[in-house]
Amino acid sequence: MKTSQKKYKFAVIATDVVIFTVQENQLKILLIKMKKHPYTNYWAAPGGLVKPAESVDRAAQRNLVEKTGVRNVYLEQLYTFGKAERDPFGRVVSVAYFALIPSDGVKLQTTAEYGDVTWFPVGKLPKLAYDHEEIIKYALNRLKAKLEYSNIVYGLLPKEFSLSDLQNMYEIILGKKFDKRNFRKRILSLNLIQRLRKKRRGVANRPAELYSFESRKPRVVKVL
Amino acid sequence: MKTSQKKYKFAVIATDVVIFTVQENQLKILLIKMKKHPYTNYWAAPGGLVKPAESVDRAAQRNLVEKTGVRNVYLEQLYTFGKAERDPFGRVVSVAYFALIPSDGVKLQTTAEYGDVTWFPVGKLPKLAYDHEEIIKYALNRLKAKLEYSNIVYGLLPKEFSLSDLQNMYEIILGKKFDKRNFRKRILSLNLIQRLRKKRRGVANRPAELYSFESRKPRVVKVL
DNA sequence: TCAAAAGTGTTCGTGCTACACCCATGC
DNA sequence: GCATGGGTGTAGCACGAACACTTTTGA
Repeated sequence: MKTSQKKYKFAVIATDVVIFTVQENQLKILLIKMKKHPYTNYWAAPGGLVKPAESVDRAAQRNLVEKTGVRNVYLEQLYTFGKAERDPFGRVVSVAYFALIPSDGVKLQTTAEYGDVTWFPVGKLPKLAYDHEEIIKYALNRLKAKLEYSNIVYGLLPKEFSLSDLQNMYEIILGKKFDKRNFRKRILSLNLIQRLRKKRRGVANRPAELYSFESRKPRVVKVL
Repeated sequence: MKTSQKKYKFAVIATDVVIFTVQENQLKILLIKMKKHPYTNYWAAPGGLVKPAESVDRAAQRNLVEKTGVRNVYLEQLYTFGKAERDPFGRVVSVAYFALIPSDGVKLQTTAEYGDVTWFPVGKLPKLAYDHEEIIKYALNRLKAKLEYSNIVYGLLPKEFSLSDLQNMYEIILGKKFDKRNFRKRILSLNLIQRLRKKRRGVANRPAELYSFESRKPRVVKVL
């Protein structure tokens, strides 16, 4: 190790990922129960240190895969939290990310298996470790803002979905209702989604037309 | 130094600040000429390592003060650049910030003194070191976006300014013209600025009414 | 009196909002 | 046939866009 490195090496870099999904008409976040004092039985967004040869983005991805087993989901850097005293174990700077997981599950490996990895509705979060309350608030705001001016809802929806499903996502996350006819006109005029000419079967009501996203790449569009 | 720290200590944290100002009807960025190989005579946004007991935000502030002598200017975290190979000298993760300096100068200490610290118009940037081209592009996009939905122009304007000064800022940075009457109506309807009932004297034309910002705190507002 | 920038209203079109009823299916 | 969510059109209004001339000053 070179002197110049030794001289300045004092902060460790970690990533924390705020993982969102929608289940049972609620927006939820995946949290892990901590064991280490002083945060025993506090909960935290999954996180981990960045490895020597690994980019920060890649560390966040790895972190996500290790905790949930999901790949290829929406993942975006959020903000870097760098207060000197944010971690009682030492100087840790956290690069926070947020991830979106489709509401049809993509079967998470760890979810049901361990009691210490659980989805919490954003309205009923437990005691949070570190500055994770701040990080989660930040993530929520970003998510809400991005729904309005981008197409990233695709990250929360399954491949095929109805216009009502889509509208529901917006209503659940933004916490307000929209007029059905106006909402549909808006969305369809943006050319973000395409009709599949397929209907959802097996429901005790008129079957919904199914749609899919033209592209599952992030794009800025004024949606609302 | 504890073992757990030793084990993971491999990346150094730095901050880089993209400093904007408007001079001579051009948007400019402050850059520093580098000496170290392999970037001899390349230019870089001012940066520096984060000290042990210092928050990342504070490091960015310090960095800004040391390079320009200005305090209390608009400073916002931009994004964290964490590719493993971004710095040939070692593993350095950079938390990038951008700063806005009022167009009336706030007399920068270092600007004219050293030939190796210079304002460059964003359209005519020199060879840039590291990934600073990417960082600056990112900063530019953020700045443009934020002009549209926040009041942060205040960071670029002096305490007192005319509506034409304000419109000019928008035109210079966004690179398009606005209709004078519509622009004024828009701005005035937002209640972001107040008339000072004072006019600018000493110009060979009709003197402009002067205004100031109601508040110089960042606020999200749809401006355009 | 001239040059230069400041200041000021109205018209037109369009895009957002509000609103209620019929339809298709499974049970 | 009934309960459940799916699907559809229009009218009014508010807001954004386009547009040209008069005013005030210093030189």
